Amino acid sequence: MTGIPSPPAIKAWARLMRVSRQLLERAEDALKDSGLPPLAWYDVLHELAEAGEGGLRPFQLTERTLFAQYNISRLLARLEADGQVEKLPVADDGRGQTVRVTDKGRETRRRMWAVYGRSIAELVGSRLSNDELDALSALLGRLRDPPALE
Amino acid sequence: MTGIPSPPAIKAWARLMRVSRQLLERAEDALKDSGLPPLAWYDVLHELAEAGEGGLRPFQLTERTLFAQYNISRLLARLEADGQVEKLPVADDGRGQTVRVTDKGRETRRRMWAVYGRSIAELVGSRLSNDELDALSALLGRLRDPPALE
DNA sequence: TGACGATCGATGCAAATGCATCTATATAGA
DNA sequence: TCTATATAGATGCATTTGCATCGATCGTCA
Repeated sequence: MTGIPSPPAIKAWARLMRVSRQLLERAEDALKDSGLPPLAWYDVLHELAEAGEGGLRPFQLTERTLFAQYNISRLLARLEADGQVEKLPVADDGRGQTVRVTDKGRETRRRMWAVYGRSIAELVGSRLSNDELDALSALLGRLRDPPALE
Repeated sequence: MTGIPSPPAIKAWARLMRVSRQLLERAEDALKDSGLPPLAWYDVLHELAEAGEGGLRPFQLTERTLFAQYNISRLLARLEADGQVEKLPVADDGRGQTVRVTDKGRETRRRMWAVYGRSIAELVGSRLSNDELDALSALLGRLRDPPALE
């Protein structure tokens, strides 16, 4: 019987939505002001950089980034057109392809991080102590699906 | 010297962005599955309902909802076309207008809340205690601009 | 092997968003 | 009062998102 949310639940929800939107917008603005691509590019380049030489399949990016499949498809097309990633056929699955970040893509990610990291530091790092940040992470982790263990 | 974010800051940021996106998507999906309009409609109808008979000026909605000005302009056009709100000329400012929710709009909001509220209850209310929800709200409040006092 | 449902990724079309700019009115200052 | 600047809200155009669906390949099971 969780039909009607409690006042604390409503308040937490409202703040979560509002604060996350506001911070996201600021981080995007900072990138724009520096003439850099949007955060979505960073997310993909980051995942691909972590994946290393092996690269990732588009459907793996879909899982990891929470972008819709058609969104990843088009985002990759844009990234490829811009030389940030390359697509390789994959041997054992004729439907698929492997996406790998290029040197240019790595460089883009590096330059984005210089700005994005600063935003994170300013927007959250400077406002809460490390203990508070950990507490926040833990609470948010419990809202995930599936919930984080920790 | 807040140039480089600390690991706890990065983790909190990542969770905040990821969790909020995931929860938002679920709430949107629930509305869609019930054949109801998107959350943006709810946000506007909610603000207008709270404002009462006096209604609100579009620029006030822009401030309260965090939607961009052009977005509010078009959202109101859609809402008006659908009979959810009405626009009235405002006496002392020839540029502006006052927007008021209609009965139909109030009814739409009510039906949306039945679904939206249930999502909130399930997605956050059932996962954290009230004390934890309050703690979460307080931490998020400190990330706002300007930070919440409490 | 052959048929069939599932999965991978792309895409046509409609709707929404972002950006720049426009018109109209209001306000401040010479 | 006349002019310059600021503010309210709308809109043309390009980009992005959402939705449905498609073509192609894979895996399974008879």
